[in-house]
Amino acid sequence: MIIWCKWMCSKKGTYEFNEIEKKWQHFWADNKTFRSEDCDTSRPKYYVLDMFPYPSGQGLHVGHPEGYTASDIVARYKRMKGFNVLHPFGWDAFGLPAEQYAVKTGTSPEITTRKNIDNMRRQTKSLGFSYDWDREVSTTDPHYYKWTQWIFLKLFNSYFDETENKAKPIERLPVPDGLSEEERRKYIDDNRLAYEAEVAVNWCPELGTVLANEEVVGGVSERGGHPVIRKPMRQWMLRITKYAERLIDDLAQVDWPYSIKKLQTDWVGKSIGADVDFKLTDFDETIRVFTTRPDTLFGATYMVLAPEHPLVDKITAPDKIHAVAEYRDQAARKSDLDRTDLAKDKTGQPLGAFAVNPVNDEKIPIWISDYVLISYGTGAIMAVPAHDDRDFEFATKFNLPIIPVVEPDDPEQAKLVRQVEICFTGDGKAINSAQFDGLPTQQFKENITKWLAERDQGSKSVNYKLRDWLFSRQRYWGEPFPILHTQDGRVIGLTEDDLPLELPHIENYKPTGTGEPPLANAAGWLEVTLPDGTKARRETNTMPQWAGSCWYYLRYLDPLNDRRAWNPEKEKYWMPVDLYIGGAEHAVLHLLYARFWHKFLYDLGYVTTAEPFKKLINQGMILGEDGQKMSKSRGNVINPDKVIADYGADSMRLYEMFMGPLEAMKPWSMQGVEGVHRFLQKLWRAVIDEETGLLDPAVRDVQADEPTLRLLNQTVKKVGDDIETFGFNTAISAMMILTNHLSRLDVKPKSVIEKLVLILAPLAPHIAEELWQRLGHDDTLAYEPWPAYDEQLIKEKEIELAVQVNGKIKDRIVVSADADEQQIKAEALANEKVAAAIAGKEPRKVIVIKSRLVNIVV
RNA sequence: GCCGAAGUGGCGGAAUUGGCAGACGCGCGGGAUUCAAAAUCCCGUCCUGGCAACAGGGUGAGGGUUCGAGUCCCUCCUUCGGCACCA
Repeated sequence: MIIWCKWMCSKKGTYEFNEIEKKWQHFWADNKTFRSEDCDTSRPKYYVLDMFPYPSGQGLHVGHPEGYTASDIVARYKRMKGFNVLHPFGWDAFGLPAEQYAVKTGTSPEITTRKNIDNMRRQTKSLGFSYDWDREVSTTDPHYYKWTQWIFLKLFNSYFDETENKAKPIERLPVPDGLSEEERRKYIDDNRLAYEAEVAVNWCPELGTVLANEEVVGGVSERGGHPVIRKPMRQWMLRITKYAERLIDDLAQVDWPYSIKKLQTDWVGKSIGADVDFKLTDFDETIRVFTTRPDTLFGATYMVLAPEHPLVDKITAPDKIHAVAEYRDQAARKSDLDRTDLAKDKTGQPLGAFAVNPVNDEKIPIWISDYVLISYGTGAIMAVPAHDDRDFEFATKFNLPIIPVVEPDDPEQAKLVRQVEICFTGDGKAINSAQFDGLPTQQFKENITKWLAERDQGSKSVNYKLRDWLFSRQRYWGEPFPILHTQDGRVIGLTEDDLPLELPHIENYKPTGTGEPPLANAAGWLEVTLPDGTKARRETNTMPQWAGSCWYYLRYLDPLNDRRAWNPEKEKYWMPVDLYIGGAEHAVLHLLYARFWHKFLYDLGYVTTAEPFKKLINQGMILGEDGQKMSKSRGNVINPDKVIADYGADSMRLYEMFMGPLEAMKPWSMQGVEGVHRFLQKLWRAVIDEETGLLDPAVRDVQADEPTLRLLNQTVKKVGDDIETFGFNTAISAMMILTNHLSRLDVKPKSVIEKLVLILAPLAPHIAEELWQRLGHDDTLAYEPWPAYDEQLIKEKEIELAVQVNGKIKDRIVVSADADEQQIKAEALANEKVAAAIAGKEPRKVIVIKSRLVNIVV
């Protein structure tokens, strides 16, 4: 027993990953190994950014390190390639969970947040990422949100110049002459990029706050799944719609996955069409509609207004007033849930009023229905039931006339369209359209738009699905608006000197339930005395969580600057972000908002690039071992702390990269972790004598043999190429192959081992540093040049080719690498098995693909 | 319903982008080492038939283009993600 123990203890050279990892993490921190040098023009720069996390009480889950490891590999690789790398980290720390916890327990969100950040920072550091921790930021830090408020003030103090298609300071807004002071103020306020409006919002009674459209999923809140109703309220809005065109166009400048670009394009939702004016028969009024199909005007048999349309009150016939009022009432009470999930059936009411179709002077009835939205286009449509599914359904239900005006090319379909059997929404040729008959759809659209314009009854028009950004929340734990409401009803912004406007400490975090935010309870904070002695009240809404994450990548450039949000020199040096890695769940929300702010800052000259993120990669979700989404209730959550304790950070990092393609969704496997851990063990034993802890005697300063040298050069090339293309799983597999080869050699050339250690370093940095040191190097390998490979050494001397007869493999031949086609052909035809397969027939064709195969066709 | 991505061994996944399908890892089977086990090392492992050499089949299904298709084209099925009265 004692002897056995002695024997165990004498093995002092085993792979002690826990000790090694701690040692190097301290080394990196103490030496500030990964500090980035601002404005170092002697090296090319590279900015690698992770989507910063919300510091939740659950801590890190295994999904976080996936993206972080990928970006860290690129950061470390680029350093070795001679780049000046900026790789920062921080916390998106405002948010609902800390506030809900505060409501429940009375613990200040500040305390909860600090605790959670400390824990998650510890976890993040335990993975050995090469962040420049001196640049750490938190959105909840007043030194940070001072500048979030500053950007908001810039928005508040800017307007959008339509002719130049860019934002400008509000002082330069041309204000019409002859306005009263009151009117002048209103005009200016109406042009600000941050403005107040009374809007029908998504009110969530359970959460006591409004939500952005994007935060409502299927009629319930995205977080928590609580019911959401529509309610008119005073809210802060940002004019993101002014940037709709640029948000679509500039996607051409960035290297993002096609699917994300598509998602954003669809979200902005550009439609080109025409506005058309319909005169009413009994009133001196016109109804303007937006349509993408002006070519179907002759088929417009009725009109529909949104229930909220302002003209409804005025034009409803006396005998319809009661029914219409009731309908509008019902529509107003409908929640989003009712409108989406349950409203499959069309409803509506006729107003008893009529309009005139401008193309044929037909008198057509006007209805209201909630299938027309007040918030899109003009809130009114012309209905062409023959060529629009929704109008078709409505007309069928209420027995309204259906006139086909577009004939499809397919004769079968054309017949059905003419007989009003089906609704056809595609392109075709015009029918029942007077002098326009026979025109193809596209042509007709142009002609009729011109025709309408000449008669002053319409014009070309573009609409977007994108709405202005609802920017206020009735919460405590968010950035306070730097805004004052005066007694005489003016809204004024604080000056830059007044920033930051800090969140006051309060006792009661509960929303009041009426929509009055918690900050309304902060007595000493709420009231302000202005220089002229009058009183003003602070804005009690706070900003949404997206605010802080809209610009954090800029603050990393200059995180300690107290005089400016960032130094322009540093911005010019570091921007744009070269690589941005994060989850696909932010495809429309965060990425669209951040691009909007960036473009705004670009217009004002604070940043020098039109787009913030050059290349974007989305990491896929990691599922539980059962292939299900990880969740506490399923009990399939993998705790990273435990994985690191059992196998080490290097194994954790390596496994997450080895699982499969970065973008793919893939299930966790503990046995898979063990697999990559065995690989590291094997490498360790190939270099270190486990008995002595010294370099293995087999590792010697000798020239590598040809196969080893070839494999080494192939591996160096492959790992480099794979890192450049984010194929980390195949890079690891290549290093496994080289390690397997080396472990079988009796004498291991030191130079080969060293290069393997260097190319492993970005992926498994701790073991690499340790081996590098034990191989006799004093300094960190973080800035060692990436090994070069020799193209000549990669080439095989002899190549095995498959020989096919009629596409079926019959045998394999080995030829010299420089054999020409004739030689290969002769060799192939001389082969016994090939001869047997040909059976004396004359080859019709012989296809030789060098270094691949030979195919003989008979 | 519309849009997007993807379907390859028992499992995670490779395949120079039209050229030997299944690299690498897991799991499994056999062997070496050991008193025994763990660890490690070696051999095998797509399916079917055969002791074997070998033969045949095989990348969700069906069709097509090609000397040659996991890869390109058409139709369909399944899974995942997004949008969902946006005129």
